[in-house]
Amino acid sequence: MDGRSDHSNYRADNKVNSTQNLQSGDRQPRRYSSEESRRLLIEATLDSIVEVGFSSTSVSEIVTRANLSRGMVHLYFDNKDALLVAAARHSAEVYYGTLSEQLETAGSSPQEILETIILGDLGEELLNERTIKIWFAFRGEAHANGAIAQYSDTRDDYLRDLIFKAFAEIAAAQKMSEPEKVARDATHGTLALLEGMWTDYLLHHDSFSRASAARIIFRFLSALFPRHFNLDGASAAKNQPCTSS
Amino acid sequence: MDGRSDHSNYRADNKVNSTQNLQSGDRQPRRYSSEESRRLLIEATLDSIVEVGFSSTSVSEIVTRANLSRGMVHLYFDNKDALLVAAARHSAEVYYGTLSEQLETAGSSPQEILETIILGDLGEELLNERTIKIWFAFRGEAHANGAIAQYSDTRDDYLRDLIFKAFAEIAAAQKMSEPEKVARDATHGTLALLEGMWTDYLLHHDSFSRASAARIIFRFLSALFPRHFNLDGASAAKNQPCTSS
DNA sequence: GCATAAAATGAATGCATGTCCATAAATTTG
DNA sequence: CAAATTTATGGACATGCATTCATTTTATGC
Repeated sequence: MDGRSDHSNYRADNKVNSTQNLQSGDRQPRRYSSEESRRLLIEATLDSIVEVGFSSTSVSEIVTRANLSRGMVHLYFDNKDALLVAAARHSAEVYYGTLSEQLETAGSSPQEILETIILGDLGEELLNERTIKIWFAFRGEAHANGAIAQYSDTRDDYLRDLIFKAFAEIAAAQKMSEPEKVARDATHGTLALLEGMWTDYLLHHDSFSRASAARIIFRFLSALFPRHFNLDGASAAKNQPCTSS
Repeated sequence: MDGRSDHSNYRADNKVNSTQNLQSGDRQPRRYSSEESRRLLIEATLDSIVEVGFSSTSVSEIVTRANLSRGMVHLYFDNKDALLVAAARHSAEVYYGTLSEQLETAGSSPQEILETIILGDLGEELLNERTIKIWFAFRGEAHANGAIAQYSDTRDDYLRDLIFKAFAEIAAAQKMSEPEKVARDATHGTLALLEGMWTDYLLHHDSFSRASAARIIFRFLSALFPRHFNLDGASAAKNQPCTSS
């Protein structure tokens, strides 16, 4: 009838009928799961941001990468912007999820908590070529899109509080004057150092070294809290008891 | 003849004839200086990035803000991309120009140099709502545009070297073991702290305090070099002679 | 004050974009 | 197995985009 009857051709050429078994590896099989399509679109969005940049990430780019049709974006998201926000949100969730996992298997001393956060934040899983591009792409657009801004901060109140409590305990044990002020500054400074290392990774990717970044942070911390840190991290926690009691 | 004869209408309504004296303040007068038009386009580009974001910065946005016609962009720049690169370059030049000025009027002791850089980098002139949006917008696009990447780093080799030499002198005066290594780490750490404070300003603009940011950096530095820094900066340089001789 | 060059204009072009929607296939339900 | 529902498609549309260029205005040289 109309020129659209080649839908079925396309389907026959490129897709198979069942979710379970796919044959022609050319394209992905039909999915028939809205959750999976949503995830595919989000992943394709992030892929596009990584490979061609935020401003070249169009709906066409996204659906091509996801091997889906144009309409899908507006079937699962209100509009392109909502998809971008969902992608930002997804990235933030992955970041916190991964860090939380790592914290669960870590020790509970303040030094070990801090070491886990620092090494985790600088580790391959959270800081790599893909994630750094995504984070900075979103941050670059954050001020023009409030919803994205909400998810473009990796250092939220929960994490900040965790770090502060750890430093507060250490500062108290070290019997410093104004331990709370010291802990507050140490928290702010450590987060700034981590952010700075991320920026360094973005801008000087070739010369960046995770080991150096960690050593530098621990050097600053061991200068502030000599009895609790050394250049290799929170080794004081392992070698000697450090709580004041 | 053709519909274009209303050029003169537009001119008569909105412009005046002389470069020297403008009368109707409605629009800018004709300029007749290519340099000035270039600058206007660059400034308009930066304005647009600040106000509507990088991905909404179109040629139309730019020429409207500059009160120039569409064709001007391609008269003075090869294309839109070249204009964006020129804008990034301009921003970098302003950053270094301002910092260099401040360094010229500063003292020459290593502490004073470091204090000048730190306070300058965190000062209103270099770090404000406009500049932070511009820097992060460019950084967000940097990985998709090599030419922009070139100008999106505020911490280049010259500045890094200046900081390193200052720390090396301090470390030597303090007779530390491995003074060069310490100086290298202090340089990297200080730059990371500054970058982190910029990120903090971007993401938590409301709660950001320049004084706190500076105090935190000096707290870290005074822990590393207790004889040369205190919480207010490099006051050791003013109160007591600090060179080892 | 005329000729020439420089500066500036904005309509026109073609292409890419985000969104919509009529259609169709796959799956589930009754 | 038919009806209803869910999942998926891609052509069509209006809009906006970067870019081009014939034309006009202003400035400069002679």
